Amino acid sequence: MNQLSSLSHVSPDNELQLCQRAGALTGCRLDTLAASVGLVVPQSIGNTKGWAGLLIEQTLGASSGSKPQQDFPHLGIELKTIPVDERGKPLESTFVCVAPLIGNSGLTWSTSLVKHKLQRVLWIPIVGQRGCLWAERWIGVPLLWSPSSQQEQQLQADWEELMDYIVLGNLAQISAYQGEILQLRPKAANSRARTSAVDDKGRPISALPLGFYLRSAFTAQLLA
DNA sequence: GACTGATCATAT
DNA sequence: ATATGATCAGTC
Repeated sequence: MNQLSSLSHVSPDNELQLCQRAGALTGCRLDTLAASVGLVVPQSIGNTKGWAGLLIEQTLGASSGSKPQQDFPHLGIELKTIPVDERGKPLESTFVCVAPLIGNSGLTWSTSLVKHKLQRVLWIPIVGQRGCLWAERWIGVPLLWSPSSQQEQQLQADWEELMDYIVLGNLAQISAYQGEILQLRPKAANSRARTSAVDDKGRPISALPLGFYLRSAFTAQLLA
């Protein structure tokens, strides 16, 4: 722990170094970690939903900010914090990326953002019961993961099914019930938000922005 | 208790 | 408005 503050902001040189730094955080309470990197722990979670993710990003030296790329572009690794209970079970689904509602001609699984983002993920479990304070949560054992061929097949099948609705302009038929491990849900400031899309005749329309999410049943399996 | 639809903050 | 970081809260 005494080395954490000296490591913050410093981007890791390689994968092993990143994993070692992540592993060194195991068991650390978020209030302790925040103090070591000079951050104040927010009282309420509701209006600071992404705080743990930003705390870990800063600690491990991720620097992509809000840019549309992996957190460690030079390592090809995406960083994801995931809230889990004390048994390691995810409390929430995991946001992957925004779903493209237009300009999808020629887009395939191979060239999709979902595949790219999930190619290599460093999962950082954040342990604590739902509703408990940030300060009381702690960091679990990190996992550097890439999808197995079976997992990738599942992801591709879901992605293709879900993208069909988008490409064919059947947005109204989309619900979070579809997709075994990958689902589409709103990803917006609120339900009035709108972005460009197309209807079933190929005409431009405005629609609620959607995002791809991993179901918690799937992330539970890969963390186990 | 699990799950879907809705929502919060910040940077560009 | 779109990208990043996600969790909330009412319903099933």
